Amino acid sequence: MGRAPCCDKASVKKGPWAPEEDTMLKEYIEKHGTGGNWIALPQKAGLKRCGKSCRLRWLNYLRPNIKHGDFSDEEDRIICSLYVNIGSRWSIIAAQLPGRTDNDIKNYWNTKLKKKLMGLIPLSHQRKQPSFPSSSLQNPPSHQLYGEYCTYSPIGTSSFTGVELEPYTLPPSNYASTSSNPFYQNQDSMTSLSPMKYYYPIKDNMLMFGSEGSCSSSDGSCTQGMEIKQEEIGYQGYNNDNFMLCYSNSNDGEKSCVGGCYSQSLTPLDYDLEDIKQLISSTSFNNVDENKTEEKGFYYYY
DNA sequence: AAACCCGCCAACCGCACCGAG
DNA sequence: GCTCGGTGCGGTTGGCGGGTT
Repeated sequence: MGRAPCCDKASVKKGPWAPEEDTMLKEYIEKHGTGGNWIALPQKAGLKRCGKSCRLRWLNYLRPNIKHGDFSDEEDRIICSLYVNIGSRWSIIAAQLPGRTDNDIKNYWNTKLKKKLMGLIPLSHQRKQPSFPSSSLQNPPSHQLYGEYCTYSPIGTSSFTGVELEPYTLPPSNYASTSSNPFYQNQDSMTSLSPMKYYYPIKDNMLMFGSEGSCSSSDGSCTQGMEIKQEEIGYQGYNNDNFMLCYSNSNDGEKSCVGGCYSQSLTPLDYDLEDIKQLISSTSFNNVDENKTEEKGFYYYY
């Protein structure tokens, strides 16, 4: 037996909100607050709306200090950084961006930012030495744990069915104790990395990262293993302990990867936001010519 | 000018979580 | 410990408007 609906769908209005409805809702909440009961609110406010609909309207549109419109480069970086770390936890990401709603960010990601990032993927799949962000790193590029360079295979043009990542190597023994990089805060997860190659299978046009069916978290959010569509290959994704974001340098097309550890004992939210910003801002993330990168992405994928 | 296409975004839907009883 | 109702969240849908053919 399914759940009872939250409201009588036959008697509530659906679709776009009229200005009068907005006014009624806003005035009621400003006067009485939500009362902690959204289900009862529409009746009290004289609205023929579902309580959930009222809540959504308030949170996403009527609430004070809501920011709409263009996202700044800084906001882009924060979104990308957090997405790399925690996936599509939009409410958490929104919490880091004052005035932005989860719905806004989700829409922005799905319609614009994802495509922008897709455009960062290089035309060539030649292996190159990576260019490493330096400001937030205290180790040279030879330190393979932090950033691996990745190899791609053109999709659908050969029998190759996976993406090869370079083997992880253990960090220098003195590294963790001296690093301020948030990605290195959990030493245990680093040293447990096995020095082996990872071949991620392509299945149903999806690259599979982590063990298949590794969705073991209680909320089903699957943050430690994710599927990545081929067209989103710029995200090299997670294995069980690591994630990797690859991008190309907008100036010379050189590819770089940013990666790190992701452990159960250290949630992404433990990362200092400033550190995350610093990491992303040290990449060539910004200053992307969207028109050019779109073109590149198109050429590469089709 | 009309038809069609496509991107954007507000809103909906269903599921999971959580707390009260 | 279980049930139930309310809430929050993420995925998806569908209407609208602008651009293109």
